[in-house]
Amino acid sequence: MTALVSFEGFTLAPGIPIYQQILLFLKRGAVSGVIQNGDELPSRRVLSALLGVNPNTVQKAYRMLEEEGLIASHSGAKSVMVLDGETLARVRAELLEADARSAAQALRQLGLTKAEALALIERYWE
Amino acid sequence: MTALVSFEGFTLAPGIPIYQQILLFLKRGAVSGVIQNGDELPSRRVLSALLGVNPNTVQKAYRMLEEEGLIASHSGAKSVMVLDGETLARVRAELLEADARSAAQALRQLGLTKAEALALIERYWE
DNA sequence: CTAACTGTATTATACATCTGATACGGTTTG
DNA sequence: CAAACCGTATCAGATGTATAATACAGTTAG
Repeated sequence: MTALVSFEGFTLAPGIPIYQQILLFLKRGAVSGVIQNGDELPSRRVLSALLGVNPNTVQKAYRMLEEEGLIASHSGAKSVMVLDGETLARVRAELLEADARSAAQALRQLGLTKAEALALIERYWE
Repeated sequence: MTALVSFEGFTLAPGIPIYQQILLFLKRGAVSGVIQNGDELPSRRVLSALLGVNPNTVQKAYRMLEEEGLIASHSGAKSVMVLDGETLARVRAELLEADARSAAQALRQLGLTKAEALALIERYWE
């Protein structure tokens, strides 16, 4: 209950905007249930120090999440995840479709058969 | 034999650098066999007009491919794909690993089981 | 041969991303 | 209460991406 959102296992990938990586990490955590409604987020300053990025970059990610309704911020207090059923269903559908579609398209364009693609995903699962 | 590389089916995705999309399209075409050794590429000007982007953007993609050894350019004449066995194997491994790994990671982070992930890929295959 | 096309290069501009430094007022905590 | 932390905001600068307008020399085709 009201746990602190952990960024353990988060690693920065080169070439992709950092604020987008933070967005994706939090959305995927919410969809998987690792992050729950009411969980507190690390402050902008703390997270930026943890990730080694600028506070403004974290602020941009948090701000966009707030505009999507996944975060509630009150000036002076820590921000909190807001995850009602409707929002969760929307984000889940958004992420599932995007990830599955892009994966299928990439592997098909490489000339793989469906069976070969499934076998490859299975091999890289762990 | 020495066919012209076709960009039919190529659509610009927002948020990803255009020169990277051109790189990926040509690499995937080469790996799948749709593009073959010796095939002529559309000129920088023609392709930029076809895609509705700036010639410099196409030039950047072609230049990077030449640095990787996948394209041969001779000032004044059309550029040509250079796809020996070794290069193809390298690019194939590079793309397969990147695509499969990122897909597996994304779907697993969403809390899906391996079976659910495979079923999802299958659903979005066509 | 000549015109049209090709690769290559340069300069300027615009926008998004990221960083760095700083500041202000609100909230929490000892 | 007071110090420490918080969210928020602003300004400047660096870099990467993309556009726009040219220019020049080499190759190709009629």
